[in-house]
Amino acid sequence: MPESIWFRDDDRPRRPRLSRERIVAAAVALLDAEGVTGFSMRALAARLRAGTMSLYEYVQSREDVLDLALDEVIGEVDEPRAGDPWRELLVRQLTRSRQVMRRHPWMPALTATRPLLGPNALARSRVIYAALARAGLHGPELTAAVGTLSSYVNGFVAAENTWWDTVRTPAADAGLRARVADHLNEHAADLGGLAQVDDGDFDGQFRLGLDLILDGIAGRLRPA
Amino acid sequence: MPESIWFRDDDRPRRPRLSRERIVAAAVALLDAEGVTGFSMRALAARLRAGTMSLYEYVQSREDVLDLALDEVIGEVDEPRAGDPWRELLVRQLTRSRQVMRRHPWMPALTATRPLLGPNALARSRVIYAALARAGLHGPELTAAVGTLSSYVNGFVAAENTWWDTVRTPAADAGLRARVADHLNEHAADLGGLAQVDDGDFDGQFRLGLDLILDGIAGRLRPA
DNA sequence: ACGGTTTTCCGTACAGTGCACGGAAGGCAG
DNA sequence: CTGCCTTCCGTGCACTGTACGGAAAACCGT
Repeated sequence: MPESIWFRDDDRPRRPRLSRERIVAAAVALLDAEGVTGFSMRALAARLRAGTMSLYEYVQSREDVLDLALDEVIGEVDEPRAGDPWRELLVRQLTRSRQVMRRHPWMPALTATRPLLGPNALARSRVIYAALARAGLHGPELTAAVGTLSSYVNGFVAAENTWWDTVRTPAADAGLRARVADHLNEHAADLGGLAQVDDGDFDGQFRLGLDLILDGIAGRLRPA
Repeated sequence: MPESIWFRDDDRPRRPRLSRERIVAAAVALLDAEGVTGFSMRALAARLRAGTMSLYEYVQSREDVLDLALDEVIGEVDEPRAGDPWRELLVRQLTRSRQVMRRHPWMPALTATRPLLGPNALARSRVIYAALARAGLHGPELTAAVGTLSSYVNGFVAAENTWWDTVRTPAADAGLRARVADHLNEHAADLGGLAQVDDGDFDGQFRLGLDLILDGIAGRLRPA
């Protein structure tokens, strides 16, 4: 009879071994729950019911954990369907990226300070490169287009998150809200007259900005 | 005879009074010198030859100082020349934004987590809004265009900075550099054949991506 | 089953952080 | 000089990342 995974012969409970994978998974969960400010090695170890220093057997530093957690969730963006035309493929892929970043709102803060060189990040980057290259973009224009698109997604979600976190939070003081209202009303005329302080339609806004960039790219494919 | 600013009657040195302005200026200097990780209230106070807790007479928290420092340097982007055509104005303004962000490489990390609602930030935002409105953009397309442009600048400089800080730094290990090389060489063909690991032409890249977006915007001005 | 080796675990300790509190020092009005 | 108010800041607390060295467990050849 095989020995139990959870109990040894003398019935003392045995916790599952620590591992890089378990640490990264717990880190993602912790970041989702507490945000990047609430993330600490002690809290992470507590979640795993382990001593703090045990983590360092599998991980080099706190920064290392953050790198790994980041690449882990980047992996949630799945592969594109083969055969999609380039524009549809990009819209799909980047929309999915945004969804993932909304699910893990700590991502933009990290991507802003780290190079995205984990395996999953490179894989996603490859997808974008390939799609644009297949569309007919090459050389500096190709790298510029790739950079523009990923910058856009990062920046958009970052702004979107800070909106929810700081302006649309119960703790937001009246002064802050008033300044936002003033700023919006100032451009009320340009915005179509009915600019309320209310939250914008982020989905539509995202798509609009994305189409703006994609239009610019499309214009480079067949030089007038 | 006016009394000295630096010494009082009994020759005991008198330091200039603390003030919000002096604190913010010192904060910017400290951030420039040590980066956001090296920024601490103790170090900031030391720079001002003051006790740590004295700062809190003028400032609410560390976060508050960072907000103030951020808006302070945003103010370094100067007013646009009146009368420029919209596209030229935007290129000028955003290029200047990038220069400022390069001078203060800690900016992208902060803008990714904070709402930009300081007076200087709002003033710059107004400029962009006005230019695009004058160009003929209105409603959701206007806000989308503004968001896209600022996202782009933030994202681009963030990527640019992490490149210099982590890849192009003496401390970068060989493994990291090798991965970057692999990734670049993978797309060597698409990139024009001669993709070396070397640093790209960031100025040109920035301008290329910017033009991409501006092309997209221009296309919305006169619906085909 | 046993001794030895290696891997995994983690308690302690240290230097650092942001900031609450309460008191000292300095400027000013009466 | 007395009171008052602003400015200054020393001390202390709870918390951080992680270096170090030892305990515990797992594995292995005999």
